[in-house]
Amino acid sequence: MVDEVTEQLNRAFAALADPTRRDLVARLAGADATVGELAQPYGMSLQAVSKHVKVLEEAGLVVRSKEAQRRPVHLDAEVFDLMTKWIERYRREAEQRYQRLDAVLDRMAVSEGDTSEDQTS
Amino acid sequence: MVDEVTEQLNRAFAALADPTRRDLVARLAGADATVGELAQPYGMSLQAVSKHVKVLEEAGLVVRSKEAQRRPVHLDAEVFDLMTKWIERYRREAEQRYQRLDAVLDRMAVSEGDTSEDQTS
DNA sequence: GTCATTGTCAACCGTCTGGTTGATAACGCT
DNA sequence: AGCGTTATCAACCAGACGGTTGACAATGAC
Repeated sequence: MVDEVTEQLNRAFAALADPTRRDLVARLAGADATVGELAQPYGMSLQAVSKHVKVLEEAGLVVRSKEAQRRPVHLDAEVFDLMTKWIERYRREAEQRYQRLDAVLDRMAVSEGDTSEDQTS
Repeated sequence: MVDEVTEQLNRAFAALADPTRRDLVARLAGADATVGELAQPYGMSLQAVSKHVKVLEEAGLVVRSKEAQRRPVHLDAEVFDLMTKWIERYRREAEQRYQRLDAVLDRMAVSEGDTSEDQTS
């Protein structure tokens, strides 16, 4: 295995990059639904929606429970955690760095007359 | 315009679906860097990395300031907010619904002796 | 001016993606 | 058993994606 979390994130971000799939997620957040119900509002074949659901499923964002010939689709929020944690981590780092930059600029303002060029960092 | 936020999210999620680009973001969270510096660790041409940076830029995740012939790349955390807000909204909805389901199951457990089959919901 | 450095642009290539249509499977109903 | 409903599978297609190589633009250094 190359890295399970990496592949999970690949699939999850890719899944949510499609607006139709984000809309599916949005609707499934409100209530479970069958593929047929989900397909209703879009000008798109049932097969296309079925494929979208499959992508969401492989990304772990959704589970399908087999119930007769219907397969109600249910949103599984767990992978969302993984995504928000990844995003938040780097957002926070970047913000902290931004604030450190502010501090540096403040210090530079104090020792303003320093025109030597030897700090390459 | 079809919907600016939608397109923004399309680009942002798609950008982060690639592990190389997530790694770029991770490194840029620590410090700004030039395309050349960024390209170092990967077994990949400079042009390929340049393309990745371009994708990140068009997703609004990164800005490039022109400074001589170098173009230091800087992480812009703002779009991250949009993504986390989107994710968190539906995660929360789904969780609330999950808890309502629990409540329903509790009520069903109370009226347990009811063996009539007519509630189809 | 000439040269080295840094990076982008353009064309190409194989693969993945998002859609289509047609056939088929699985189940409930009568 | 036969039919209708629900959904998946398979083949196909156009376009996007991630990489390559080669040419070129822009700037700093000599």
